[in-house]
Amino acid sequence: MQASKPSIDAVARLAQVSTATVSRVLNGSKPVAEATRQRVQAAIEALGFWASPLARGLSTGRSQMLLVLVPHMSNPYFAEIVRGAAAQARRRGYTVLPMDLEGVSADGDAALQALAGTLADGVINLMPLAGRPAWLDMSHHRPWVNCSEFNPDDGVPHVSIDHAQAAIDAVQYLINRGHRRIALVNADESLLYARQRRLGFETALRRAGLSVEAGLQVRTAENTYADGAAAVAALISQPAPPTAVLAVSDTLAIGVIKGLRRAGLRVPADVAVVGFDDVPIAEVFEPALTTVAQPMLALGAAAVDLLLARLAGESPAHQVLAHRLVLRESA
Amino acid sequence: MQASKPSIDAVARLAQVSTATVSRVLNGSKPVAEATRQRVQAAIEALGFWASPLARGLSTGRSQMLLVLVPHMSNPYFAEIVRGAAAQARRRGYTVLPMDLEGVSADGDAALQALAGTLADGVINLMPLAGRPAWLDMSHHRPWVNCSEFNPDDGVPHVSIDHAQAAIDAVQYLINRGHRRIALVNADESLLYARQRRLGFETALRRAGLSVEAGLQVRTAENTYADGAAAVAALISQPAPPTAVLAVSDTLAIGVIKGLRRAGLRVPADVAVVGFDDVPIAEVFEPALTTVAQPMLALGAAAVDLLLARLAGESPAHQVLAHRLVLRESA
DNA sequence: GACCGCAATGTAAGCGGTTTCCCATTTGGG
DNA sequence: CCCAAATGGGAAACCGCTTACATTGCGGTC
Repeated sequence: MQASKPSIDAVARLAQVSTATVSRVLNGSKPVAEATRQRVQAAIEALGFWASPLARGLSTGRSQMLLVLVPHMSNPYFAEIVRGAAAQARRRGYTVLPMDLEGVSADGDAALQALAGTLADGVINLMPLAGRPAWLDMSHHRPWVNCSEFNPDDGVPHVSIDHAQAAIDAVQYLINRGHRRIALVNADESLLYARQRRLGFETALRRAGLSVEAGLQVRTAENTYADGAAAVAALISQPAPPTAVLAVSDTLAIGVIKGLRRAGLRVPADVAVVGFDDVPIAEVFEPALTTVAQPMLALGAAAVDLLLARLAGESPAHQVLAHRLVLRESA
Repeated sequence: MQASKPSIDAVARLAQVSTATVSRVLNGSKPVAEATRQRVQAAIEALGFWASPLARGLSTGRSQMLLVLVPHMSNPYFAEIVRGAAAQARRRGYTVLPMDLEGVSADGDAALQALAGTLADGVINLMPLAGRPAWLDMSHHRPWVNCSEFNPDDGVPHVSIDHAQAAIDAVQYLINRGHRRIALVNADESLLYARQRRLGFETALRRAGLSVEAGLQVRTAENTYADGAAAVAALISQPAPPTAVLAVSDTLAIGVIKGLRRAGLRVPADVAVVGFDDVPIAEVFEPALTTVAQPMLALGAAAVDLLLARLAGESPAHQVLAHRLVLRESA
């Protein structure tokens, strides 16, 4: 029952070869005579042997694993990115370790540091950069890339959409539909995407000759339905309330819709709402969300490719993936 | 820039002690004189040293990591369980490695086998047991536990709710509200919970003197909005259509609601709908879902405790957590 | 028939920690 | 004071693999 895991020595002994030979048939690192190979294979199967990733990793210096730093696992936006990354990694012979850093000060987390330090060959960071652990910047860190969030100045490769342009497209659409008073329900502006989307938002307004009013912008503390709903109060108490609102996530958008309804307003008849991301619930919610779709699966996959390129010694460029305005019922 | 990671030898040399001593201050495995400890600590910080989990794991035979086999990472039900497990594991000094097995034949996945085999100290399985990889049953596997899904006969400890009773409670509630024709939108019955909930469903009907009609049961292939919506067709084409439906997940329930609406029926006025799980969207969707809440976070945490108990050599019993019928608008 | 080259395999040195002995000091007790 | 016990710390084996280097055996050359 609790027989200990067979080691490579056991296999070698059974097949009457050296451990070196076993290792060779395992990895095909050097040719092995066909007869020998078969003998070894037979032994491997007889014993149910598989190599320890620990020992192999220690010996080779690479673990074929990629760590993914996830701010919040049950946020479907991140979950989808992780899925995309996992699938792509698997295709390339790697395994992804997603780590939910919710409520963890990444800075002091020893386990995390250790994993990123030697367990993983590289790191894909989805965390807001403000919370980026200091040790990631140490001289002997693993290569890493940013996905979604990034800092344009730090030279770390990243993959993301063009947040500013995405916001422009959304606002442009609302303007085309005749809206003149458009509000922005944004996230905390310590997040780059929040700053960029506000920039896009304001750019689009100006281009249309509309004024930018501080009263029509609200920043939420968290990306939750509740915060989205709460943002509505500030908006409708304005002397001239908005007829449309752009929320920087579908979660916030749904919250906003809830808030508007509670205030007796109809969506989209009284107020149009546009979200961001296009998570699965967006098309099912009623009204179905008009939203700026991000290619989450592709973002995850691209992040993996970028990281593997870095591991291969290349200096890959940033990658900007296309967003897409998905028109549904809410606007 | 690419200075190689400092090893324990470097620390030992700098602090003028042996690696053994460094190891001791690292783990507190043996007392070390205060003066020495400080010298070593200083060296550790000066070098930015941290121990390699690979080397440590190889040496000690334990990695302080727990593998979680996840059927589908972006299903919020699983995501929440993973969150609960991650938080609890962290409290106990462990790290959780969630692995998205979507579209992977776990059976043949070498990486997975290796991870479960030696990288992780134990395995928490959320996968349907029909798809359980054969190697998990090998004589030298790691200890594992099931969470949510389980097989009552295989002797593997598990944590879950009482699915049958949960279904009984839901149906009972509908009966109390005057419903007599109640439908079940179930999952594939290769899943234990699906069988158990059907059992509960039928038990509740019989207890109330109602007949069990095959025409009021439909099994969906996948846990998606689309499949939920598709299930409606079969139901409303019955000679005597149901006035209430119990769906075995919130996802299916929302799909059912969509399907009913498309057919021109109102929820809950024409048909009441009860879901299962109480994922975050349940209370936000309109109508807000009446649903059987599962304590996802607690399930994850309990699974960790169960596994750690096994690792400690105990033989912990199964654990049945409480469900809770959450009354909202859809029924 | 001695010699060379190459293919197949073995030997053993790491990889970076932990841990078991074991030795050298102190310390405390009689 | 002397001896035993306790304490602190070092040497080296070991965890399970990979791989550089060494060795062997064989066919072919001259």
